[in-house]
Amino acid sequence: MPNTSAAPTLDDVAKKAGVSTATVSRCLNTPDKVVEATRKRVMIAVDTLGYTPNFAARVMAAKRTFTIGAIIPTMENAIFARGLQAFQEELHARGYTLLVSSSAYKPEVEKEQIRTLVARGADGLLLIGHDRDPEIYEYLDRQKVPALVAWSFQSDALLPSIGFSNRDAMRALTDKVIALGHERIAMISGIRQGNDRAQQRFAGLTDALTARGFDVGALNIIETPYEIESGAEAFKKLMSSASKPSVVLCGNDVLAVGALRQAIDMGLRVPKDVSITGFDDIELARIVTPALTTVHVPHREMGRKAACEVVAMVEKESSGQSENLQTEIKLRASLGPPPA
Amino acid sequence: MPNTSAAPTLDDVAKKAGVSTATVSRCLNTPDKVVEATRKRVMIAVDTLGYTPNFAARVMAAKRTFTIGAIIPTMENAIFARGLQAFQEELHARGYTLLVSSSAYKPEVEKEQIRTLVARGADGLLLIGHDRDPEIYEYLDRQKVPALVAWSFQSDALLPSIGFSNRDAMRALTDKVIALGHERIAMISGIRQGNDRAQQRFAGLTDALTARGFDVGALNIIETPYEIESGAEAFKKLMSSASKPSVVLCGNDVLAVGALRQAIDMGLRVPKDVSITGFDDIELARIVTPALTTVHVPHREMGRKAACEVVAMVEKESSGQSENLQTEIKLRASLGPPPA
DNA sequence: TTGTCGAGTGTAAGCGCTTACATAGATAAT
DNA sequence: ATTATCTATGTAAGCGCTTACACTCGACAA
Repeated sequence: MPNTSAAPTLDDVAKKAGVSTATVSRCLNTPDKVVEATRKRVMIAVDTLGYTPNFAARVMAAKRTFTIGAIIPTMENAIFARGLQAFQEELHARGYTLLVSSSAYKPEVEKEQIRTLVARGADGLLLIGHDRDPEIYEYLDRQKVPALVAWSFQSDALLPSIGFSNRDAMRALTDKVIALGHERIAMISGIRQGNDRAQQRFAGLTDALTARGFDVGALNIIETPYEIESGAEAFKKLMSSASKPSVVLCGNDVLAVGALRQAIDMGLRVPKDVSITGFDDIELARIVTPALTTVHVPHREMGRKAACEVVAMVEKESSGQSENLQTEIKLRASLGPPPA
Repeated sequence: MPNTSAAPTLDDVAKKAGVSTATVSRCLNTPDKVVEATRKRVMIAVDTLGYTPNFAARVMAAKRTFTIGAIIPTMENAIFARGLQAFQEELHARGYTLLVSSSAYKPEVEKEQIRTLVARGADGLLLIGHDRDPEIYEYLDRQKVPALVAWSFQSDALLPSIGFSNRDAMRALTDKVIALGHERIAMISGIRQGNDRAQQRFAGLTDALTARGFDVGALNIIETPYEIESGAEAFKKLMSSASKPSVVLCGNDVLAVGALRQAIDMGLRVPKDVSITGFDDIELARIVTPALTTVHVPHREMGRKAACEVVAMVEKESSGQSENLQTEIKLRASLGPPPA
């Protein structure tokens, strides 16, 4: 009895066209291996039946999904949105689909997501940052799923990366700050545990400080989640400490915007009374008043290149080419000389 | 020969634990059907082997994907991010995975995305808004894929919806504006074509106007894409028109932020010279100076409830329960009385 | 004529799971 | 003691596709 109520299968098409399932499959995947007349007959059967190949069955048999998985720390703020959008566009142009999930900056969640994506047959993975349980790398290796890291460049890491040096960028920014005459420097950092971007940004700051002979031990630093509210609170705390800073460097724009907001609420003039800087150059940075001095990251370029590289790793079984992209310091109104 | 190089399969686990594949499967899917001792033995085998079930195989055998697809207009700004995050979290808690794609506010793109997601075996779909080609509804019906609408509530629509009344909310906001004494009212709307949220927000505005005896025909309205730049440009145009408005109601916060930015750049004081309002209450609304008067939408609640409902539709084959969530007007500094 | 070859097609073996059904042993009911 | 009833587990049949391999047949060379 022909399959009527459910979705038509390859078999139904084959019967209708009077050929074998193999021929139908070939018509769909490698049309040039089938002679014109047959192909036409098959295509008519496909159309009249309204046949759509079953994705899961195809995946099982072909062992390819044309799917790339990406796990980002969060969708909630715009930090990753632009890069991911570019990543997706490039992937789409190459016939791949993107599967996104977010880990909320939680290593265990990320671990689980990685497993889920691999189980779903992701042909390759995009991960953010290098710092994670080595077990994960073993797992990826065992499963033979190529993975690429973005938003962080590290030449000696286990996984290839398309990113930038968070450390160098932060150091350069700090140098600028110091050059303006600031001496009472504080930082609001993201949680560094399990987050190499945060670690590296902090390291860049201390690099600069050390190079100029500052006492790093005396540095006032608050570690807090990447949220506007947290940034605001941290700023409040910093400004009520004994050695009020003349500048607060923030781990990212989200924290900086929170700090800025709080400064305004406290009646402080930025940058006259206190300077604030961010990192990432998300849209927000230009919207706030005063506009945020920050580090511009080439998000779109990074996303696009990462897509190219992941696909290369999947298709050519290349082990992956790392690339260090250039960041740029965007000097805007939120940074000025220290108060006299 | 045991399977060594490739990823471990159910079979490998079964052999290792000395049970049948059926038992392993049961341990994973219905643990209570397996006796404690056996389950423990199996779980150890799973762990030592680092076994992860193969998604495609599971889908094929079970005819379920445990995947919900969502198509949102855009990832680029934060409008949908929070709701989607909550949606994803709830889905995850219930063992489902979320597949997201964005349509860039283009109906044809959305149509194609829907087909793609269905072909990939999405068990259910989340769509934004009600206004789309009826053909799509027929298709969904034929394929027997349940779909739910969010970000818009309409009791008489073809699809159930978890959302709020864009019309009522906008009307309430407009009432407040009028109550403050504003008479020269303008609007910057998103593109209404194919976007019922935009249509309803506009309708809410005219409702209020009509009720107070305003001449709706004379209303100055500009329709433009939901982007900061567009909002800025539209605002510029409005302020250079003959009848300069005393208040500009924007279709969403993104447009409003653009308008606000432009106002400041033009040297206008908000709300002293002109008032501006938004819609959505995204984070941005509280960050800008002055903070934006806007309509608060319970994004997280909406996302969470939508997830529950979609899952119910999928699992219980319920036809879907609509829910109208309450919005709330957030009065902030950007709205004041008209200039004297 | 015979043999070779290649193009076009068919056959059938999986891919890794779930699950209906079969089976065995234990327990309860008669 | 016997039978009915459960419970825990095993057996094996697919799910819908791809693809290695086998086969057929006409073109062409020897």
